[in-house]
Amino acid sequence: MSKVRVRFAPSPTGYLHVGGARTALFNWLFARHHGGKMLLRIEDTDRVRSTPEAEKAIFDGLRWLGIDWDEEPLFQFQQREKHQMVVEELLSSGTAYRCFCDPEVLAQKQKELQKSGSKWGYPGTCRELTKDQVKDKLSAGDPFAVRFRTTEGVTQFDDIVHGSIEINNEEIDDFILLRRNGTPVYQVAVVADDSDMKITHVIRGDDHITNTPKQVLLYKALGLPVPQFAHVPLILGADKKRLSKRHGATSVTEYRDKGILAQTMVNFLALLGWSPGDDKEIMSIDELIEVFDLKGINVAGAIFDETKLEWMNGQYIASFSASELWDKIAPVTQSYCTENNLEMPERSLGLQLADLYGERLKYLNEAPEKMAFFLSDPATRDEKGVRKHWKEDTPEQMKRLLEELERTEEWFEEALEAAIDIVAEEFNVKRGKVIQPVRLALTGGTASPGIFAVMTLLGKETCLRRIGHAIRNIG
RNA sequence: GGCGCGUUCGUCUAGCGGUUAGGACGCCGGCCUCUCACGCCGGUAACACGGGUUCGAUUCCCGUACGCGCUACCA
Repeated sequence: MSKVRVRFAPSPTGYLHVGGARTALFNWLFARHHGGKMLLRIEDTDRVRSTPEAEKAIFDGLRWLGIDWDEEPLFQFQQREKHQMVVEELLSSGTAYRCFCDPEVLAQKQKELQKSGSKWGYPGTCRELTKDQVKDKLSAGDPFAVRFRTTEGVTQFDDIVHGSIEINNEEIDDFILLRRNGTPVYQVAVVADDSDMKITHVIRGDDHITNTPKQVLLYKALGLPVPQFAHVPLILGADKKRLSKRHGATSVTEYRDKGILAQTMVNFLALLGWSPGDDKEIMSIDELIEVFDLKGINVAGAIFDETKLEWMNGQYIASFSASELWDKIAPVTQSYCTENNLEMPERSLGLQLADLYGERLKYLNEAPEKMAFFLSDPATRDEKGVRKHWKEDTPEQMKRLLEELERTEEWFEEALEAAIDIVAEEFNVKRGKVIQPVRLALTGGTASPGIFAVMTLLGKETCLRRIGHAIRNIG
């Protein structure tokens, strides 16, 4: 295969959502797999909707995911003159013609035709104007658009994902190339730019399938080589409708802000609509690059399943070492502490916390809340838990435990275990009966890491204080 | 409406003419256990429908239904 060159071509009209991110990812994986180039093109020809903020958001999203690009991004609007020249070329070769029809009249006709159920198509009014007629209108200053002269026949192209796709040219209207205001239309821009950028493989969303024949027609009319196409299925919302900003098209950075890891996102997105063909699920970026193949792309749309994303994120979090994890959760912990006026834990404590919570987190951002009782005495207590675990004889047991703990000099797990066992034995109950009230006292809740680890990290003074406080305040 | 593309467990998917239709998430049991989480074991659950082709169709072809997409002088 000749040098692979692919491109991701977003319009900067909003953030980078998961659909766009996946398209970018597929392009990137393909390029990296083949040692080719990944290019970026900003399709900013819609001057009204394009914003620099959106542009930045897209760059940020890509960078976060680790999707890098080669060469300088191309800004489509800056290519405008080239696009106009392409139209000129088409005009002089006769594959395009000037259309002097009034767009409003045309729109009116279209409306009528559609209402009556017949097929709409440009009636061809200006298709066969003679040179003189054109010259007259031109010198009269009549405004015009430029249309492509679609001829009879069938347009066919091979899609790597879908196989051969063909469409009867009757279905392709004499589409506009250049608007009355002189600006070239999208179809012209893509073809010209893809050609300029020497794109070998156009990997983009399914929604472009019906545009492709028009583009193929343009490539041929211009005598340009037609690139390979791979139309990837759309990512769907829970309602199976195309993901849009109205429903569920979440920005990738929103996931980042919730505490989804970039590698989770990449791994998950890669598996949405693509499969390596085996049962592998957790795959590193390098592995993905290694095995990625356009042939593995699915044909049907895929629903974005957040539950599985959560699971996968949990898997990655659990695979981290304590120091890796702490590095990831320290920032959120820091802001949590600042917000709540708490002291930020030292790294040494942080590492121990990370160790405790590695297998208990689905999102990075859950960390501060889950670890909150390590940062300050619990302000509230789980009422249901109290009712369930704080019985009449509990205060008595707790008082005994307090005594045992007070005399515990060496504050480490085994010693604490022994202390609790002594009390359990005295009252002839299972150790769990003693532990749950302790957990309530120490953490305010009914779920936490192992109680001995919690006590060890909390330290003697804090444990005694909280248990004492619970005895005095519960029941 | 027209055209295009699609349709395997609830979800993501494997399958590429002969399989007890496999895996993963979820869910439900169980084990582990001081709770939670992890882990482990087990279970639930799918080839949209109808015709062909074939000795044999989830797999190939054609219809139907349904879904999605496109149908702009947006991209």
